[in-house]
Amino acid sequence: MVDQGRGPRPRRTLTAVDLETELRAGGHRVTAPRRIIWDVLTRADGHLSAAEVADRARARDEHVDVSSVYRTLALFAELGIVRESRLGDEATWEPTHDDAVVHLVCDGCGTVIHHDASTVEVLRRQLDDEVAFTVDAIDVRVTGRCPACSR
Amino acid sequence: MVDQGRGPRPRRTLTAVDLETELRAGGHRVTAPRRIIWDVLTRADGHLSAAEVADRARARDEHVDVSSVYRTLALFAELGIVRESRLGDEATWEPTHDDAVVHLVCDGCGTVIHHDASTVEVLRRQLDDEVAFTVDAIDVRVTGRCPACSR
DNA sequence: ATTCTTGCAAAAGATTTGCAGGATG
DNA sequence: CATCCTGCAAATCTTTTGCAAGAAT
Repeated sequence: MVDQGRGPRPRRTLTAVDLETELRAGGHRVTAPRRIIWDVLTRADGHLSAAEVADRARARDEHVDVSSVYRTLALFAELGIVRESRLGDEATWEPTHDDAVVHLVCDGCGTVIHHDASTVEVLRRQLDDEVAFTVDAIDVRVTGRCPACSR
Repeated sequence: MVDQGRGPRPRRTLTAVDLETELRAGGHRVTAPRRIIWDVLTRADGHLSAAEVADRARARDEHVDVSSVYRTLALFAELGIVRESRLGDEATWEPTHDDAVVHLVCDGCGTVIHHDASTVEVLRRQLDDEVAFTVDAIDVRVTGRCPACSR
C-alpha cells in the first residue's frame, strides 16, 4: 500500500543533528531503543537493512526487537533525519544527507558506492521548473558493475 | 540477498521486440504463459506488479500462477526486455524503454508519472566519464506530491 | 497519573522453491 | 524422447499489527 502521510520534512544538511532535540520538537519521547538505533545508524558508513540495524542494536541491548526497529526507522524518516532506499530486495536506511548523491549498485557483489553528481541538482531545478509536481526527494540508483566485478 | 547473476543485457530501444526471437536467441522455449505475460506487459501503459500481471494473465488462461509470473519476469529481465523498479512497497515491471525517464511517485495517491528529462542522459555521460563503474541502467525516482494531492 | 513505547507473538504480504506431470524442441 | 516449464502447495523472508507490561513525561 501507499504512504498516505505528509511525507518527511525537507532537510538538506546532516550536520549536528541532535536526536533528543528532534524527538522533543515533535513531541516524541526519548527512549533507550531510539538512542541506540540512532547511534547505530550514524556509526554505520552506509545503508543498513532493518535486520542489520536490529542486530547491531542488540549488541548493546539484548532485547531490541525488529518491530521496534521498523517503528523507529519510520519515525526517524518522518522527522526527516533518516532516508529509506530500496536498492536491492530489501529496504535500507541511512541518515539523511545531501540529495546530490547517486547510488551505484553493483549487480555482482551488491556493494553500494556513493557518488556525488552535481547533475542531480540540475535535475532538481529542471523538475521544479518543468513539472507540475512538488518534488520532495530525488533518488538516483545506477545499476551496473563495480571495477572488481566487471572482470 | 543480492543478485549474483550477470545482470540484464544492455538495451536502449523497445521498438519491435519480438518475444519469440528473444527467447530462441537465448535457447529458451516459447510457451503460452510467456506469450501471455509478454502481451500483458506490452498492452499495459505503465508499471505492473507481479500480482497485477498474474490477474491479467489469468483473464486469458485461468491457470497462470504467480510463481510462473515471477519466473517469467525474471527471465525477461535477464533478456533485457523488461525492467524491474521498486517504486513503492512492491516490485513492478514494464517493458524496457529509454533511460531518460524519471518516475514521479506521489506520496499521497501512489500514482506514478513518467517524465522525460534530458538531464538523465547528461548524468549518464557524466558518470561514464567520471566514475570507475560500468553503468547499466539509471533509475531516477522522485517522491513528492502530484498536483491533485498537493492540496 | 496519563500517555507513549516497547517486546513478544502472530499476522500479513511478497517472493521463492520442490516436485511431479505436461509441453516443447 | 530428453529436457525445459508449468501449476500447485508449501516454505521463506520482510514488514506490519495487537496487546499487555513498562517507561517517559
